[in-house]
Amino acid sequence: MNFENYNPRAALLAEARVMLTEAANAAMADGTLPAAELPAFITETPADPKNGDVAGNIAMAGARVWRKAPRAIAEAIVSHLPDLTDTVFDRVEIAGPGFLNFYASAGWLTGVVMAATENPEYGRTNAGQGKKINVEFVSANPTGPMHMGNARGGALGDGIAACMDWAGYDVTREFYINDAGNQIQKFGKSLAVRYLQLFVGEDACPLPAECYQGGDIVAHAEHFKAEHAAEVADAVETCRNLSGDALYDSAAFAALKDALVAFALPRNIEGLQRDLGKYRIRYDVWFHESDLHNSGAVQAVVDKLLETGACYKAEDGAIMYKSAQYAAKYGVANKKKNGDGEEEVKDEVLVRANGIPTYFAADIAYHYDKLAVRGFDKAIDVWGADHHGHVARMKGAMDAIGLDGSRLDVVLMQMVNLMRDGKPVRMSKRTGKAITLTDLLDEVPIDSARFFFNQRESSSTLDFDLDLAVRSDSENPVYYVQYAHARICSVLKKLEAAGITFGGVEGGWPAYDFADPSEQALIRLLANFPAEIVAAADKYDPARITRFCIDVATAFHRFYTACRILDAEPAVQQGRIALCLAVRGVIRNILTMFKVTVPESMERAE
RNA sequence: GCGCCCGUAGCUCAGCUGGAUAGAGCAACUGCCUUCUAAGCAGUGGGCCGGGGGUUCGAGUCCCUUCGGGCGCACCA
Repeated sequence: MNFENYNPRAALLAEARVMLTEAANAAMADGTLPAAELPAFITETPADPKNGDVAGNIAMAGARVWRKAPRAIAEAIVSHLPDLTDTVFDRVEIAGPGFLNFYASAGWLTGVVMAATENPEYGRTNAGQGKKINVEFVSANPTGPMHMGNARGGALGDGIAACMDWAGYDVTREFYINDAGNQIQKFGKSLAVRYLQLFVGEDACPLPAECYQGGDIVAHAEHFKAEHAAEVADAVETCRNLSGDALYDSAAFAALKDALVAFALPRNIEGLQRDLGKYRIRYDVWFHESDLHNSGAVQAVVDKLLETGACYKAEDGAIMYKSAQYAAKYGVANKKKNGDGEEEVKDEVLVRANGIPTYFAADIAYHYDKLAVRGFDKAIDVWGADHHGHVARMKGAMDAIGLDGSRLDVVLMQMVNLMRDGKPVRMSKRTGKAITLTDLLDEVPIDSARFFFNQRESSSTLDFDLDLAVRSDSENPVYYVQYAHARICSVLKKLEAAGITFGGVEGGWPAYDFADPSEQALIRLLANFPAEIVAAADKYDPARITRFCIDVATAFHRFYTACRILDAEPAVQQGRIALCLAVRGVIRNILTMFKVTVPESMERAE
C-alpha cells in the first residue's frame, strides 16, 4: 500500500461532497426536489465530533432555490444517498437546523493510523504541485548585529518555508544582503571615523550622530589596524590634517572607507551566517544587492520603467515613479498635504537627483530577478510591519514592469515584546543596548525560541515570555510536546525489552478497531495533519502547526492516561503500538519542520 | 490628517471560504500515582466576542460607523 501524499481529511470532505451532489441531482431528477440549479454548499469538519466527521450545509444553502424547509430537503437528499457499505462512512444523520452529518467508518480511522505509521513523511502532500517558491526572510543589514525582529522573522520565515515544502512546493530560502547603497556608505563613514580615532583620539575626530554608534564598529577598526595598518598609512596621514566636510569629501577618506568596508563587511556577513546557522536556519541563496548594481540590472529596470511611462524625469534630474498608477489597485499611496491643505499623491524617488538609485530601484530589480530571470512562480517576503508602506508600491512596480503584482506576497510581521516578570524589557542587562539575536539565544534555548516565535500569527504583536521559555516543565509548550514524544519512546523501549515487536502492515495489521474515545479523538486529530499543513502554507501561517502539535500532545497524554499499552491484550496492544508510532511520527515531523530537537527521553529536573 | 495591524474569560491567545451550546493554556478551587516518565490526567467556577447600525435562514467571522491600543507616512532602508 502506498500512503504517499495521503490527505485523509481532504479525502473525506471530497467524498461527502460527491455523495451530496449526486444525491441532490438524483432527488431533482425523480421529482423529490424541484428542478433547480445546484446551490453552492460546503462540506466541513464540525467543531464537535458528536456532529460527525463531515457536515454538509446543502439543505440550508438550498432552502431558497428548492423552496422547502431545510429539514425536508435534508430528508430528500438522505433518501437518495448510496448504500454506505464499503465506503469511508458508517452513517449519515440529519441534525440541528438541517446539517447532514457523515460519520467516518472504522476502516477510515484505521487507514489514518496506517498512513501515519507506514509513511515516515506523513503530512507531506503534493498540493503545491511543485510550484517554485522563493521565501526571503531576515535579510538583516550587514552593518551590525541582528535584533528581535530578525529573530522572529527568522523563525517565521523558516517556518513558512517548511510548511510550503511539506505542502508540496519547491521552496528556496533566500537572504538578501544589502551590501550597497546608503547604509553601506554610513557603515564606511562610521568605520573610517572610528579608525582615525585610533590615531588622533576621539575629540579630534568625533563620530557624527548619524553614524553607527555600536561597539562592533570600534572592534572592526581595531582589528583592521592590527592586520592592515600599513596599507592605509598614507590615507591616515592625509586625513589627520582634515576635518568636517573637507575630511568626508576627501579622496583619502574615501580610500579609508573602501578599505574598511572591504575588511568589515565580509566579516559581518560571515557573522550573520554563523548566527543564523546557530539558530538552525540554512539558506539556499545569499543574494548580494551589489550584484544587481554591478550587472546593470538596476539600470535596466529604471530604463524600462522610463520607457513604459511608469516613471518620469523630474526637473532636478531625479527619476520619479508615479504613485497614482498603483494607488487604485493596491489601495495605499503616499499621500501628502500640499500648500493649500489638499491631499495629493506623492510620487516616489527611484533615482536621486545625484544619480544614485534608491533602495526602491534596487528592490524592483531584485524582485524582477526572482520572478522573471530566475522564474519563481511566487516570491514571498517576510518584512517587519514598519515596512508596510512599501508593499503596495512594490506590487505596483511588478505590474509596471510587466509582471503580475500578485506573484509577490509580503508577510508583514508585527513587533516583539520581550517580557520578564510580566513586564516588557527593552534593553540588555549586560550591554545596556537593544537585545540582539545572540543575546536572546544566550538566555533561552534555541528550541524555545524557534517554537515561541511560531506560536502567534505574524499579524499580531508577540509577547515573548523569557521566564516561560527557560522553564523545563509542562507550562512551557515546547517541553509539553517533547515530553509526549519521550513518553512514547519510553513505552516502546519497555515493549522492546519485553520482546514485543510491532508487525505493521507487512506482519498483518492488528485486528483492533480503536474502541476507546481517547483513541478515536487522537486519530481524528492525526487525520487533520496534512490538511493543517496545506492550510498553514496557504495562509503563510506556521503558527497553526505549532498549535496543532500542542493539540496532538494533549490528545496523546489523554490517551496515555486512559489506555494501557504494556499489559493490554495482544491485538489491542498492537493497535495501540501503531497509534503510538503514528503520534511519534507526527510530533517528530512537526518538531523537525521547526528545527526543534526531538528528544527520546527527558532528563528529570531533580 | 492618511494608511496598515490588533481589541474574544482576570492574563496570553484559538475560533478554518459566515454554521450547531464561543474554545484552550495560565491563574483560582477540587480530585487522580502499589500501574508504561504525575514534566501527566480529570473536574468546577469564570464571557453584552470594545460600542452602535446593516447584510440573511444564521454574524465573533462580511459591510458601514465609532471608540481604544500598536506601527508607519524621507531624494533612509
